[in-house]
Amino acid sequence: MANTAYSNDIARSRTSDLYDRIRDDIIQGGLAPGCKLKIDGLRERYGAGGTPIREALSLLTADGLVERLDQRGFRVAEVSDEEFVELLAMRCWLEERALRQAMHKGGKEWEEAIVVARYRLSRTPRVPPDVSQAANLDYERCHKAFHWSLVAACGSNTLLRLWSQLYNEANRYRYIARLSPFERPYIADEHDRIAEAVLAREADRAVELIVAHYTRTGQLLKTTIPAAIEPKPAPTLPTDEDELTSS
Amino acid sequence: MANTAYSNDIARSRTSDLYDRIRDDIIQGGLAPGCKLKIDGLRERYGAGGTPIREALSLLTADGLVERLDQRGFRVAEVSDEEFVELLAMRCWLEERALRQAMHKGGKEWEEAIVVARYRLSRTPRVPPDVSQAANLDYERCHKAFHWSLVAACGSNTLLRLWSQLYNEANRYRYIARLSPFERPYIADEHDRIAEAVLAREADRAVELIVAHYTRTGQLLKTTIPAAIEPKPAPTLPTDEDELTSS
DNA sequence: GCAGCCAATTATATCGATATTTCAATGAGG
DNA sequence: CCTCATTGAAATATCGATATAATTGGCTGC
Repeated sequence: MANTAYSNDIARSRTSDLYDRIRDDIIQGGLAPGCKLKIDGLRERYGAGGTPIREALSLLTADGLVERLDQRGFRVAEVSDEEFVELLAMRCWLEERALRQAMHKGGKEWEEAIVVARYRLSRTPRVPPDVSQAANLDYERCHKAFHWSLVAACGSNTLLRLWSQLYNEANRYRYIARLSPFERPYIADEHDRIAEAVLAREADRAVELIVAHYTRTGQLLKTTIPAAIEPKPAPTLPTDEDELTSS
Repeated sequence: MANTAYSNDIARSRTSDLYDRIRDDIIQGGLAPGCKLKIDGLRERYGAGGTPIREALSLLTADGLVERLDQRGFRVAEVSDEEFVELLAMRCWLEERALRQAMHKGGKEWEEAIVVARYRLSRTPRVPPDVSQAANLDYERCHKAFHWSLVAACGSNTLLRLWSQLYNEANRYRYIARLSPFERPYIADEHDRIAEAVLAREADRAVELIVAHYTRTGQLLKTTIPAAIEPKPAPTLPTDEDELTSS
């Protein structure tokens, strides 16, 4: 699904381009949860025809970022406290299995891929999206690539597919909570220690570390999310300028 | 995702209609694995414009039934022995968790829903798709509803979503292998015993039974699939009438 | 005053036509 | 004889226009 990794192939279709842009806008909060996605509004916003926009939105339903209501258009998927908790639990569970299998089956190339991914991550500064969106996307790419590299050798494409799905969905919550880099200053160390445990094939420790890694982020989010998602009942502005209207 | 359950709401869009029809055609083998899905061909076949077809295909990528190649159109997703094995393993694993949680959290309504689903399943005859497609779809609906009812109370929508995804994908293999009802004559008994174990809250036994249930189908498939998917390297006809061509 | 219906408006969904890209066959050059 | 560029044909991707459905606001009748 979400083909985050590839980027520089020539001749990308409008649809794929829109898919990426809209996805990023949803994840980063440019399009708020629950927001109605009017086709005309999007056409103006992204400068494209209705067909590729619809197609991109259809693809995004697969990632759980967009909801499609028959004859009633599209809207940005809602977020909720409970869903995040579920997501987190599910991810920990999948991760454990994937990681153990990868450590069991992984060979030299796997190890080396981890080393590379970890190096790249360490060399890519973490930049808040409102400072530089491009730089932030760079970091995100490296971050996902690193975590992916750990489980890549698990031997089951099916498992990896689900893993990736949940990664993306959980990722969105990070942005919604607007976690700044300062709230996790030692995150690079955590990554390093995880990588070391994995490379040393210390399965129990690796699992423990990575679950703690996820959970710690989760704790931060749980305290931050309510503030970010509750304001909905009380509409901020009397004018409906928070929906994506065309004129 | 795959909204199998609903069917008789008024005012369905062309896209949703096509989604269902194409999905059924892929699952039931009317559109062979790997088959190129030319838009013009589909337009003629289903009598619809290109836009809703594209949209339906985009939605189907979420179910893993269709593959989208940028600038190169759509094709029916391939099937493989390995993928099926992965799928099966993954499903057993998810099922165990879902089932245990459901048995832990489920209340009276959950139990009663199982009883109803089981009754409906027992009253719906299993009909091969080539005898009556409609009757077969009825059975499929009941079958999924029954299995769904067992895990429905697991408390995690995320888990249920993944469960449903994998159910649909695995389902496809049943059709590919063309398992006839005769090869599993006692399947109704299996369902009954599973339901009983679940309702009696005997977790270990329930898990054992349902995993055996899945695995037994899997065994049958593994012996049948190779015959069904191998013929590809040797094209049956010199004319390319096996692809979906327009003229 | 309020429920329910109708018309005008808005937005969605769909079509047919066109621009772009890929694919396949052909021919020139090494 | 094989490799690589070229060109014509086929298919994809996209646009603008239109049909169709949902929604809003006002109006009538109780």
